[in-house]
Amino acid sequence: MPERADAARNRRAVLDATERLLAEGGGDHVSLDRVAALAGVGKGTVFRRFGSRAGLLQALLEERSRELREAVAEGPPPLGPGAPVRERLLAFLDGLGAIAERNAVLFAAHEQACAEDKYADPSYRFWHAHLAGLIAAGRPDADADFLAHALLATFDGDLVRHVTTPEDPRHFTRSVQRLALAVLGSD
Amino acid sequence: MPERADAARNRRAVLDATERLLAEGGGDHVSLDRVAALAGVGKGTVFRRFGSRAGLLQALLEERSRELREAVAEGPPPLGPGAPVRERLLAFLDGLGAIAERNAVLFAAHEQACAEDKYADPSYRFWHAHLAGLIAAGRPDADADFLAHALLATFDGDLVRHVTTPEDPRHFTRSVQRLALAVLGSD
DNA sequence: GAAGTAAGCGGACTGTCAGTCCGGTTGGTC
DNA sequence: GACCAACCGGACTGACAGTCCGCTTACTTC
Repeated sequence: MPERADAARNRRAVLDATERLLAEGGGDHVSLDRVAALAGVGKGTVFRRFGSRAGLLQALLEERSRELREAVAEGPPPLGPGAPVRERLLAFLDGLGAIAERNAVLFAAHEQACAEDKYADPSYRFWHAHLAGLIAAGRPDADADFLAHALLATFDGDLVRHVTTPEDPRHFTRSVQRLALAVLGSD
Repeated sequence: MPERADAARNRRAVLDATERLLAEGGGDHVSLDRVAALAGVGKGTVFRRFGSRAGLLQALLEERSRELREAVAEGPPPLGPGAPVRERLLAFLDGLGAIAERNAVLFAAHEQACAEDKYADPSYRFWHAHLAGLIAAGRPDADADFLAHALLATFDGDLVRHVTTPEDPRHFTRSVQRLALAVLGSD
């Protein structure tokens, strides 16, 4: 059974309102009262739809990264399967880095809201599994699981914001790519 | 003018109470109401002394890491000045890793409370400056500033908890050390 | 197009928290 | 022992996440 028309409309309105609040005032400016008011819906609607504050941010994040996820899973190389490990890793970090740079505030708010459940988050698990797979393929002797966590830890929203400037908006991505190459080793 | 006797007593009681609450119930179990109640003081006392929730956790963290900070700044090698970069880096990560492994819950709670001010925190700035200095000395061509942030990002309390098991309590530290060596390069 | 119904809706309500404030108390000093 | 500045406690505020339930409405069926 498809979503009812008013439900779909409200879903969109809530996501848009969240986005606007994030843009205009930082992560803790986004209270669910405010989101509901700006979206023109009741608070109950926000919770029925998204479950919690974390769920709302997660949904927004999922929307921003769906394209990358699909490209990684079944798109053409170098993002998708088939390219050499090194190219695929760089392409992936380029994609995820771009999302992080454009959505650093959202990343930060999401981390804050998820707290310790971060490692259970389906998006996180997907990125981690992909990274760990690439690292394991490139360096079978390494602790791919930990290294994947370490690389993802650099995507901390506050760190991204801290190193990103208007003059050099891709600085973060390039830095992470260099780090990843170092991890993979030069052989 | 030294601290008044009752003030010093209360300060100790509050820190101890915070520690006990952290141990028994995770980071969000530690509300300042509870801390005050368990310490047997009023809530106002906690705030006058520590300023905020973040300040309280910061003070506890500072207490746990003072020894390492002093050893790094002016102790004997390999922690203190004088040892070769590589040894000094490994010794430092060994020390900080040990603290993180023993205080993962505190680390996580502190990060949560600091939120975006994390990079202004004096402890963080000290560790970062030290790491960046070592990396710059070992690899003048690298982006030491970013790499230091990246290494410190792995000290995320939840990540430490996630990879630390009773069977292998130093797993985290060894992993970070290997990562640091990779960053420094094998030349 | 009318009637039935389940899904959806809103916003008042609850419990909890960080942080403030101020009248009363007490440790240190002379 | 008397004075006072520093300190104390806990009631108070404002804001928040999350719940609940009586009302409304979009779709279905005939």
